[in-house]
Amino acid sequence: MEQKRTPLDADTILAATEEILRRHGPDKATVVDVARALGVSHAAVYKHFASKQALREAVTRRWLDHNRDTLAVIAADQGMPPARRLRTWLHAVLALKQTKIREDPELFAAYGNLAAAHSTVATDHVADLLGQLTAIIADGARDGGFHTSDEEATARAVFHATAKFHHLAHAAEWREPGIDTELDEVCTLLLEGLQP
Amino acid sequence: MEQKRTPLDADTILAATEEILRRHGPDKATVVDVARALGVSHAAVYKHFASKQALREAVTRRWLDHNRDTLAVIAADQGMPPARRLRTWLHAVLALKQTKIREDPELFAAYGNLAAAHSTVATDHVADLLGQLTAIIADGARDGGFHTSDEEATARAVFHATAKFHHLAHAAEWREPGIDTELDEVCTLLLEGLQP
DNA sequence: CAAGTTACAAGATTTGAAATCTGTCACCGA
DNA sequence: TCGGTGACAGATTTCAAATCTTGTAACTTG
Repeated sequence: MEQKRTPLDADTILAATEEILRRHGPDKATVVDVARALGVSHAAVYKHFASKQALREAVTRRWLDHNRDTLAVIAADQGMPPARRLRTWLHAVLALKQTKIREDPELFAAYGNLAAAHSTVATDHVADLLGQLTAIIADGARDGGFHTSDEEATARAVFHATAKFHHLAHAAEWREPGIDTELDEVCTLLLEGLQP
Repeated sequence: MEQKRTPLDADTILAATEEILRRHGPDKATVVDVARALGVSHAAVYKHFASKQALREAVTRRWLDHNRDTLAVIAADQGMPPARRLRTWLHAVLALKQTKIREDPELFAAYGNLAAAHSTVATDHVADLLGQLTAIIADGARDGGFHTSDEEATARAVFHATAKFHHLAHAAEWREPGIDTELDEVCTLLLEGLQP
């Protein structure tokens, strides 16, 4: 007779969802697909996630949280002067997304859909990044490397000025080979503007 | 009997195409629609324009050329110091697009489609704008208001740093009320970076 | 009662045939 | 020969019917 499989917890469902997303892409992946892969009825999935949207947000949040933690290490690295840290951090933001696009295009597309739908997963992530940027700028203001009257406003300005290198709308341009040089040029210009 | 209408020159066709685009939007507007509006067969339109794509490019080019000329006046205005001119010019670029989106959303969408398809109409326009930006920066470098070792590279950096305020991918964000303030903040940061 | 099931309504998506559109042709008239 | 025509093939779009998906509910079981 049927033996009970794994107890089916949220993490198991998330892993299966990632796999289905990778295989079918965000437009074709269904909750029924996920349930079938787990050998359960799709209603069982709804016991753990309120909606398909919630399931996708949970998958995306895992990746974004991982990114946030990776970047936080750079943002808090006191061994690097804030100017270099800012440059390194901005390059890392770009590099993380470039890697995901290359290695996991379907999952990245799912993230893009959420952002386009103004999901809080995306807006919260932006808030996280802005916080890290503010911390770097505050460090620079404290040690005299940067001049600024309002750290948050300056962080916002730097974030907006580098939109081309982190905003999803520009993802297609990140394939172009000159993109890193372009970011470098913008960084240099911005860092000169931040000098006291 | 049928009297000959207007001689049907390229400009007449372009005007009719604009009208059809405005009415139906870029996804539904057809060459047959344009011909019908002019009272001719659609083959007649193909005597003047090689393809539907060419027709749309011609319509869009008229608007972009008008924009270019408007902006050129600002870029060349020697009565304004380059720093203020740069800020004014960047605001004007944004304002022109905001106005078009508001007053002619379908025509703006047609422009967006061409840009997404990497039409030369779009890339040429970017080259025009970069040229104007380079001219402003060169003026500033000459009169000592700006410091730069490579005017073109600096112009590119400024252009990339303000992508959020002119790149079509961000058009949806231009409705937000804070957008002008955000551009101001970025301008201020960039102008400090350009100071000698 | 937590975790699962089957059954089902409402709505979205796919499908496939019919209609329309694009681009080209040979031809026409001034 | 320039500017126009109707007819045409192949690609694209449309639209209604069929199917699949989502989300809920009433029910089962350890």
